[in-house]
Amino acid sequence: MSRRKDTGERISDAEHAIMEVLWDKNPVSATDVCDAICDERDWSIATVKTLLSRLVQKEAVGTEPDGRKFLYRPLIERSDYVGGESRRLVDRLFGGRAAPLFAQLAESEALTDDDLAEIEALLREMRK
Amino acid sequence: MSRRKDTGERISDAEHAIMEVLWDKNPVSATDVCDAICDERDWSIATVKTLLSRLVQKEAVGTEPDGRKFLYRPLIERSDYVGGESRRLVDRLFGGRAAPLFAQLAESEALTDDDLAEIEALLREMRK
DNA sequence: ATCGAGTGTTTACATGCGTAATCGAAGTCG
DNA sequence: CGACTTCGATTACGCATGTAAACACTCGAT
Repeated sequence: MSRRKDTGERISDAEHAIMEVLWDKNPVSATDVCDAICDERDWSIATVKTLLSRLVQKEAVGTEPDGRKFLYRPLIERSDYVGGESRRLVDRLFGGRAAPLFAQLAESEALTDDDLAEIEALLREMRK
Repeated sequence: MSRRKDTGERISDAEHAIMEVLWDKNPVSATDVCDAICDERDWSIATVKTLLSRLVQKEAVGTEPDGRKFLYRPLIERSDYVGGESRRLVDRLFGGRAAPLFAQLAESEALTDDDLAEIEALLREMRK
């Protein structure tokens, strides 16, 4: 599933933070977004507005009028974004092979016991 | 292992391409680097020089005089860089947990049979 | 001694990003 | 009706990046 509907437009780090909010609670106003992250990221409402417009330009976010204001909703799915970014990293750093990434994470102790258990479970799942 | 000796200076995409060359063949001149990638990336020697100086500024690359020219060598290890980038991605997109990344790769069919086999092997290794 | 080839250094410039202030239209309260 | 508040839209601005040309220096060949 999740066909590559990449608009080509890349989403920046700050923009991604906004996307996370939109993925979390779907149709929200700019103020809502600000309420959700302005504190955490120490942003002003102005910044949120700018980022939202850029995301709209990039067609990563859509708007629908709600009274006199707008409601924003993501136009791309989180799984698509996340999958794309993951693949990009694997391509760039590991020649497209996932195993070396896994090895790297293992070596740098980025894998908790829980992770290992889960991955084992997933492997068993897929083995079928 | 490999303690976070992050100089804070981030390495950009283009710069990373240069680093790959340096990691591949260790002490090389700017021209050598160009020979190695200028064609592939369609760069001019000037671009390579710029990127090299920026990397030197960022202390990711060191120089040693060789006759009238310089030889460049990486000051950071590939595994450190790769590990850092991997961790960044996992933190940013998967809340620091590696298992979801694995699941994502699996779901987006980015895992080949070979990958699975290798990962299984690694898991068995670690289990001990 | 001179001229050209090769090198590192400096300067350039468009685009993207982070961060925000300001502006203009449109309701809201008094 | 007029001041105040709210939004989205427009403009701003400095730093990073991609990409490279111009400059200065020096070695080797005429």
